[in-house]
Amino acid sequence: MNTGRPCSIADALRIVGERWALLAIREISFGNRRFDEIARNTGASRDILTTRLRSLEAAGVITRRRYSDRPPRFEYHLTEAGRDLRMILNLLREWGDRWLADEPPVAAAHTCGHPLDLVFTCRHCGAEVRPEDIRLTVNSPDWELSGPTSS
Amino acid sequence: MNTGRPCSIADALRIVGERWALLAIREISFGNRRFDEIARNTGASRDILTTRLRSLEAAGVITRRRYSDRPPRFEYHLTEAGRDLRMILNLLREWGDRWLADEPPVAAAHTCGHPLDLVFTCRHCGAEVRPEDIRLTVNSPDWELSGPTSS
DNA sequence: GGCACTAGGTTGGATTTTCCAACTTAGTGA
DNA sequence: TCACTAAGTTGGAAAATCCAACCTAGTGCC
Repeated sequence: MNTGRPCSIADALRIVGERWALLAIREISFGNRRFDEIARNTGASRDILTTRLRSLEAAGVITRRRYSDRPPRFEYHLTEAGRDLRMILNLLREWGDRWLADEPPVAAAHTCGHPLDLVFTCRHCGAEVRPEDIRLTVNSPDWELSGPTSS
Repeated sequence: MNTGRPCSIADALRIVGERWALLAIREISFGNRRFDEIARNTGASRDILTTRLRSLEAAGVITRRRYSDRPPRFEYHLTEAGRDLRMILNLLREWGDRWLADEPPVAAAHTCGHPLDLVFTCRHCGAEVRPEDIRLTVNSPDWELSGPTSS
């Protein structure tokens, strides 16, 4: 059995690299924190949703909070790690809007009033960052690369 | 059967919302364009990889190009839509580095020389964009929302 | 008290996917 | 002829998914 190259992308995908996991996170970030809401709005079947929520909780991406003791009722919240996934969801939406949708089902706008159009910039030099401006330096020796090590 | 809310995130995930699909895209973006390289470096089993590559091709994310006629040999390339996914992969790496890795297996740096630290800015107003600065406007009527419609 | 209803799951069973190793096909190079 | 490569394909077992129905503990209504 081959495990692939050591890579944080692969590690991240082991946790959130699945449809229902990310859609559950989307719902929670929308403020729909309860099991039934998440199930209804994602379309995930309830048993699968249970296992996803449990594994996201185990991974530290969400927490399960009791908001009523009698009867016992729970809601799910994003942890800091979970909140840190929201931009990825926004990028997925931008990508879907750009390449898939006939007409985007949801319009996203910046609070400045303009339609959302994200640019990536370097925190240090302030310049726009494009994928080809990113250089990867490998710490482990077993990387196989055909081209220049950018991303 | 419930299909969940109409959403470009869900639409995008139908195409790339799976571990092996995104890891294959990662490899191709690294310049490893051949079947055996992709299989080896992702760890995907060859049959699954075949179905993923076919469906990514059908979705217009990659193309399959013959680079040798005799014997027949192929390589995979990213389309523009595929290249447009690379930032998502970089964000996944940042997320994994931040929340998962004891020590990131790969260091990413901007060509300016500093370690990669991405900021999202609005193309129009130039300000930094945080998830809570994004307002969603729903076109379809069947959205269920508990909180303010941000993302 | 009896009934309907809610939230947050579980359960059973059929169907799909995945995983893995072995095999195939068409060709090259020694 | 023999070994080897690239790009898959195949078979069979194991795991995951999907779906509807069920369960449990409680509330509100009459």
